[in-house]
Amino acid sequence: MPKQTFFNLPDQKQAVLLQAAMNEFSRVPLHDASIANIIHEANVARGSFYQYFKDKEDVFYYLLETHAKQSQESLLLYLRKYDYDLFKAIPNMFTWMLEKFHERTNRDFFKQAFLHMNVKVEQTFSFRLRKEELQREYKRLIKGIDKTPLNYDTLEELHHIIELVFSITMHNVVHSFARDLTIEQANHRFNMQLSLLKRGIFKREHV
Amino acid sequence: MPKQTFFNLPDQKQAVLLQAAMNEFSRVPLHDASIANIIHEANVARGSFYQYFKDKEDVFYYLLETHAKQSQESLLLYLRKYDYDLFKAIPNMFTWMLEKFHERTNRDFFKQAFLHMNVKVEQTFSFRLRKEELQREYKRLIKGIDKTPLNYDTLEELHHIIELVFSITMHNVVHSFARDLTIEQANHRFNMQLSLLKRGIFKREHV
DNA sequence: ATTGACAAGTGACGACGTGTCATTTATGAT
DNA sequence: ATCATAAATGACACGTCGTCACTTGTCAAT
Repeated sequence: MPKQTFFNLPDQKQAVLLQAAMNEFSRVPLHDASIANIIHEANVARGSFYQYFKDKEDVFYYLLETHAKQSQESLLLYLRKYDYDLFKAIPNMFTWMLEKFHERTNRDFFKQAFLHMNVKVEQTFSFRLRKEELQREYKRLIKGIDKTPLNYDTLEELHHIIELVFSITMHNVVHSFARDLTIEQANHRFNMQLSLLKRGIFKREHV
Repeated sequence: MPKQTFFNLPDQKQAVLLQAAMNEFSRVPLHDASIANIIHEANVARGSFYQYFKDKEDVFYYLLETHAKQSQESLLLYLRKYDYDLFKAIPNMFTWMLEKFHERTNRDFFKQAFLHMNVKVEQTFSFRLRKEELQREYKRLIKGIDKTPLNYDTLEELHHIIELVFSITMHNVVHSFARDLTIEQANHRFNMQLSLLKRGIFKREHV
């Protein structure tokens, strides 16, 4: 999280800083990004950068979290729209994410982020976080969704169902960048995998 | 891939170099690893390192590939043992990997590798590679496995089934490190997710 | 045993990157 | 107008990377 000093800045200057960071993170992966480039483009001194952020990870994950939150909100939106049917909401969220991530201004940033994804990046995008705030979100999700179509016995199995769905979703987002898929191709893949998951990959008599 | 110069070295010296690299990569993630530490421990000059390897990524992925190949071989082994039943072989491979990755001498190395995993690390461990050699392996796998229990119509669906299985496998390996699970806990999680995938997460009448 | 050609080994060096800190400048309350 | 506090600054110490001109080792041919 950026320091208070950053949030005290006039909005205009905040925006310039974030845009400069975004540009740099769009150019190269996080570890190769250079603070020198960011401060040069934003026209601030090196020392100032460290007044605002702990380091480059700080501003990177701040940018990422902003987008992650929007993705989660889009899920909640679609859930409400489709009577809490998770499997109607999820493909809609997936498309929403793809469209957002592939926008001209975002594309390279997300490409760098996802192709050099690590556990922390993944968790930023997932509901499964230790932070109490998101734990609450997760519990609300579990409580809210329509469970009638789901095939599970224990609560533990339900958790695993959710985890499977989200992990397949993220995997497909990453894949869309790794293989440079069009939104249509990515949707096709994702829906196929989701329907395989729904109906099961084993014939009835073999389970 | 290391340069020929490296392979011309006496085995002893190769081993010392690789061990030094392994130690450094066990200490910190790839990007923070320092060549200085490696050459210091291995007692070679800086210039020598660059005679042997293109850069630190070179030696890192060489180490990783060595282990990845062994994992793939263990899968083939179990396939043969269980009459090419993929779903008997896969959980065995999973346990085999866990045991190997959690060995004292390997644990930290794999932890760093998996917690800072990117697409390249993942692909190193997956059959889905562009390299012809492994494409061949993948085709042999597709051809070899017993498909009688599997519930699919098109070849495309079969590919997705395989992809789902491998992606869930890798996800669980990473998870075992991210959450510091015991081998038993990780096996439990994995088997549960696999059986959910097999039988499907939707009730029959809702698919 | 000597030569000579090629392969391997070396470490100093330039370029660049990070995070800090003493100092300067701005701000806002009294 | 004064002063305390917050913000801004850029030079600096330290570390890392990859290169290159040079030295050392190896081995086949004479």
